[in-house]
Parts: sequence; C-alpha cells; structure tokens
Amino acid sequence: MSIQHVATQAGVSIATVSRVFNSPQIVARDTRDRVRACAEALGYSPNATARTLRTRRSRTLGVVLPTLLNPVFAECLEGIAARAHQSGYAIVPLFSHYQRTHEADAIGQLLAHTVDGVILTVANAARSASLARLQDHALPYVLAYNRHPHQPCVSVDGEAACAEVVAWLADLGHRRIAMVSGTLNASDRARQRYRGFQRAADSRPRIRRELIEVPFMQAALPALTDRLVRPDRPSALVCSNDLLAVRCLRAAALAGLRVPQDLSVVGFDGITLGEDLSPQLSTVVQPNRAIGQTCVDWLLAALRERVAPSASDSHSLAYGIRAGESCARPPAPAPAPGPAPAIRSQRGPDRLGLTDQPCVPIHWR
Amino acid sequence: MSIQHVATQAGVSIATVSRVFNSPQIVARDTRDRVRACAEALGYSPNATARTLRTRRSRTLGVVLPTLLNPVFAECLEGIAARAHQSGYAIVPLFSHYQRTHEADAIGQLLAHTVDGVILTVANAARSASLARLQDHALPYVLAYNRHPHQPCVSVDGEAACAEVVAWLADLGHRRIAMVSGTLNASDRARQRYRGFQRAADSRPRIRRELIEVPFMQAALPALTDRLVRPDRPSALVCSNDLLAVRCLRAAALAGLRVPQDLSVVGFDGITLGEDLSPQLSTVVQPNRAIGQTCVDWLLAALRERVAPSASDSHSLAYGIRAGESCARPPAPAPAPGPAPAIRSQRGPDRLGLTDQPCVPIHWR
DNA sequence: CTGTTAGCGCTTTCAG
DNA sequence: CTGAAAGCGCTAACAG
Repeated sequence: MSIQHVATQAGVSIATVSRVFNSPQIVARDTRDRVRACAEALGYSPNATARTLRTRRSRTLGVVLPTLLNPVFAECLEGIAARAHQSGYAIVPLFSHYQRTHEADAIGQLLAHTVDGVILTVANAARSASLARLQDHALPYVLAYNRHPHQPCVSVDGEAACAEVVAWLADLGHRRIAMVSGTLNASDRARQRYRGFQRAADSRPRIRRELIEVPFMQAALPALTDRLVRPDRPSALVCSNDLLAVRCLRAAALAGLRVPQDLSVVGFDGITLGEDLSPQLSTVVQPNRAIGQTCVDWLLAALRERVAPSASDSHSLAYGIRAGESCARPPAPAPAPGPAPAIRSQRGPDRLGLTDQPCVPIHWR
Repeated sequence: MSIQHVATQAGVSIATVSRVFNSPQIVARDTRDRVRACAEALGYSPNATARTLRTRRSRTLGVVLPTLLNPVFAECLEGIAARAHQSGYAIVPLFSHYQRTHEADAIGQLLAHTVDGVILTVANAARSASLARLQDHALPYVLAYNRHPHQPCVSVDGEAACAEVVAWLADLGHRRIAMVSGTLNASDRARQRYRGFQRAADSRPRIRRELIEVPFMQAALPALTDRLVRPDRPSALVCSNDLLAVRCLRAAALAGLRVPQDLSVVGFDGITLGEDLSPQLSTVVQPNRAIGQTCVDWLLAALRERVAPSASDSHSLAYGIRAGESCARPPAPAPAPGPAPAIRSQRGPDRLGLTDQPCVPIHWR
C-alpha cells in the first residue's frame, strides 16, 4: 500500500497525494477530498521510513537512561513518551546501566538510526565522550538530571535540596547525620547531593557528619545494618535516592531501630511508592515526569528553530520536600531547650512503630 | 557520510562497500580490509533508514505496554530492551495506559514505522481490535502477560498461582479471605487471577470469600481502610498486584492493624522493592525480565524462520512464591487444633509491628 | 570477486 | 493548482 496506489486510484500523480498529506491547503478542495477518500478506503498511511530517507528527519528521538529498575527513570521515560507521542514523535530508548561503554554504544546506535535529537542522562556531564560525539555529529541533545554550566540540562538543584534537608534535620536536633550514597564516582548527581550535604553540615559547628558509601545495592543491607547496630550510629540518614532510603528503613528494622523514634531517614527522588510506606518516606520530591516532558518540549522547539539547545537556557525545576513520617527529633535531643530527654533503653528486636509524637513536617514547596 | 564516500575513498563501487558490511566473506581479503579501513577512518556506519527502505526490514521491534509506573512493566521492558539490543534490534515503546483507544493508536504508529514485529500486552486478548489489525497486516507479534489459547503468549499461570496462595492461607487457618483487585473489566489478567481465587476458595467449604474491587488507585486507600476497620473484616488479603498490596499494607497501618498478626497480605508480581519492606511482602513472583526476554527471542526466531509465532508454542513460565513476612496465622484461629486463641482487644491506632511469632513460610519454587 | 543498475516510498524543485 | 522527474542511501539481481 504505497502512495502510488492511492495516486492511480484517485487519478492524480503521486506528487499530489504527497501534497495532500503534507500541505493540504495548496491542493484544490475537491482533488484533496477525493485523494483523502481513496487513502482512507485503501487504508493508506505514509511510510515513515521513506519519508525519513527523503527529508532527513525521522520524527524520532533517542533516549539514553541508566535503567528502568529505578522508578525515577521509569517515571521520566513515561513523561518523555507521553509528550513525544503527543507531538507525533516516536522514541528509541536505550539503557546504559551506569556504564560508560554502554553509554557510548547507545550513542552509536542512535547515530545510525538518524534520530532527530537525543535526551540522555550521563555519568559525568563534565567530560563525556558521548556528548562530544553528539556535538561532532551536530545532533541536538538535552541532558536530564545532569547539571553542568556548559551543557543544556533539565534538572533539580540537588545540592540545595540536600542542604535544606540537613538544615531541617539539624533544627530538629540531630547532631550525627550520615549521608548514604551509591558510589560517588559513578554519578555526578550523587556527588552534587553529597556536596550539599557537606556544605550544610559544615556550616553548623555542632554537626558530626559521615558518609556511608554503598558500592553495590546488593551489599547495602548488611553494611547498613552493621553500621546501625553500633552505639555511635547516626541519628539521621540522608539518602541519595529513595531506593536506598527504603533499604535503610529495612536495615533499621533489622537493627531493631524504630523509625522515626530511634532513627530519622530522608530519601531523594519522591518515588510514588514511598507515600504508601509506613512510616511514609520523608523525601525530596523531583518532578520526574515534568523533567521528561520539559526535555522533549525543549528539544522539539530547538529542532523547529534549527538551533541546538543552549546551556544558558537550562531548566532548574522546583523540587518539593515531602514531610512524610520517617523523620522526627532524635532520641537524645541536645540539652539546650525543651523537655529533658528520656533515654530509651529497652528496645525489642524486630519492632517497628510509627511515631507517637506527631511528625514535624519539614517543608513543602 | 554515505556509502558513496567510502566507495570513492577506497576506489571501489558502492556495491562492494555494501557487501563488506553485509556479506564480508564474499569480498576479497584485501579489498575488504581496505574498505573497512576507509569506513573506519571516515567514521562511516550504514544508514539504517535507507537499509530499511530497501530491505523492508527495520531491525526494530514495537512494544506496547500499559504503563511504566508499574515496576512490573518497567522490569519487563528492561528485559526486552536488553535482549533486543544484544540481537541488534532497536525498540519503539508506546504506552496504552489500559485504554483501548491508545492501544489502537499505538498499533497504527507501529504499522507506519514498519517495525518487524510487536510485543504487546492488551486489555483483553480474547477480542482485541489491535491483534486483528496486526494479523491483517501480517505483522508478527507476541503477547506478554496475556494468556489465551488462540494467541501466542508469554506469561505465568496467574490462576494457578492465586489458587495456590488461597490454599496456603486456608491451611494457615484463614476463613475470611478477600481478593483486592483493580477493575476486573479492564484486564483479562485480573480476571484470571480472580478466577483462581474463586476456584480455590470455593473448593474449601469453610472459606468465606469476598471481592474488593478498587476502580482507581487514588480511591483505594480510603476504601480499603474503611473495609478494614469493620468488625467483619477479612483476615487475609490476596492482592492482584504488588502496588495494590503495598497500599493494603498502608491501609492496615491506618486502620490500626498489625501485619501479619492481625491481617495477612499477599501480593502478586514480585516487585523488587517488596523485599525491602517491613514486613517483607509475601507475593507471587513473576519473572518479569525473563518474560520480556522470551518475547524477544521468540519473535526474532519467528522472524528468522519467516513464520508468525504460533499460539501452540506459547510459553508458560514458572512463578515463585516469596514467603515474605506479611502472612501468618489469623488472629482467631479455627477452634480445631492448636492453642486457644487470645483475642487481641487493645490495639493502639497508628501502630505497626513485625510479627513476634516467626512467620510461617508459604512456599518457594 | 566486482561493477552496473534498478528501484524501496517518499518529498521537492521546476515547469506548465 | 498539478505533473514530471530527480534523488535520499542502500541492497540485490545480473553481468562480466
């Protein structure tokens, strides 16, 4: 079923049929109607491949994300897919699993597929072979989640968000606060969040900060549990992502600690499932869907105007902080103001409980 | 950078260059090496679009899934993407959000894109306009998660799994068991699971079964909580999926019920996050990744052999049952054997706790 | 073993 | 307003 069939059927040339589909207004009313009727009757729709070959525009966007196993990226991809579909674009997603080689691979594939543009999240926006390659080929792209002054990025200010979280925990009375993160080396986003954590902690003299780096998600549970059973354990955990935060919740349960009475836990990402947990996860909420949609909109606008997205137009979207129920005052508050602390001594193993004092909301945006 | 450039550079015809990339063995060793060197030097890689137009094979697979917001489909898509990539195929995913019209839409897009085959999950495999359309166009397809005797499906026997779950709950002493499901009308998988639930419950005379149908995920929490505070509440909940199960856990907490002491909850899907919950979610584990991979393998094999995947070759993959920690004997066991039941009367609101009696594992596969 | 040639289905000048 | 014709980059006969 090609344009030729429709043309002969309608008694016109293929050029006319083409016009009917691409610039209907320049075709005479009745020929247009006739062609449309024939196309409809034959069930014809223009072949996207031929069109791409001819116009050198595929109406296809490449997407490179770390993994769908983290709901953050799944939500983002949903947003991308929805908006792209609305705009008549298809997407070709590839996953890097946080590995540079896969990242490079993916770019190669997309280049061969003549996608019109690329949305991607890289390990390190500062120096990425992938980005250089895209530039070489003059293929427009937008970074999602990464932040870098010289790259076009759609993201949230994770550094500020983490600083804010630390400030609130400090105000609640926490003195020993640990950041729980995946390998800092593997992700510039994780480093950014850690930087915010450091900055805020160091700006307050009485805070003792600590970094708990868990290289592999599998090994996280025992590592965390070990840390939490020691007497010098932190009273609050700031996690670099929600998946890690949920694991911390589990580790706390295994260590016999109640959240939030014995331990406060804050996540980062705002995955939907966190709202259903008990205690509900306190977390920094990123607008994942909006990040995806913004990337698409920006990229398509750039395509329309034939200019590459410029770093100076980068979007920093607003984040929110969900108070949740996993944060409260520390078990032994600072002696300064407030009622005298009651030391909790008997703590049954394998016990979890919601706070009986109302949770102090941290902040909403 | 086209085949022409490489050809002139290497001093051969474009046909030879093409051969070097498609059937290297029929090209003389040294011409082959020379061509390869030139291609490499020029950074040439064959244009996929032109190749598709010519060969009518795009090395692209269409994928239509309900949504990525459910980790089940995210995991499945990961599996699909990984295997497709391994085999040199790209994927074009589209999401139906459980709506027939979107499903049809998606098929239209994929048809225009000349994908080589389609992997999809439909609302109702028994009569689906989408499947009919694919057949009309002789586009090979495989269904994921759906089960139907006359369709090529890769799935798990949800009916048997649910029946098994009910049997074990009954053996634990549960008499009032409810199935919690999304709209049965919207999904043949949900209906299948419910059928297993019914069958198993009805085969045991003393079981009182009940269906709690929650049309919208948003409305689920109050509906469930309301049901759980009533004195005639079920002692066990069999949920049609893990997301719903997690919400049940939340509803139980809000209703002041401890899981599993006061209420047992079983999920379906085996999402990874369930393992980190406290109590760890008891659930039927589906091999989501393997389902995706199997779909790809089957479809590509069919493509290779130029035959459409046949219903008679459908794959029924093994499921597992994760014992977890969210199931135990009911609070007031049947009077027959065992110790006399202690009625729990004072139950503080907003309290959660892990079981203090060890959880009875249900089963592992 | 290699080159020539005819399209795949479509868009886009250029004439009329 | 419409048609003829020239390709987009590549593959696959068919000759040699």
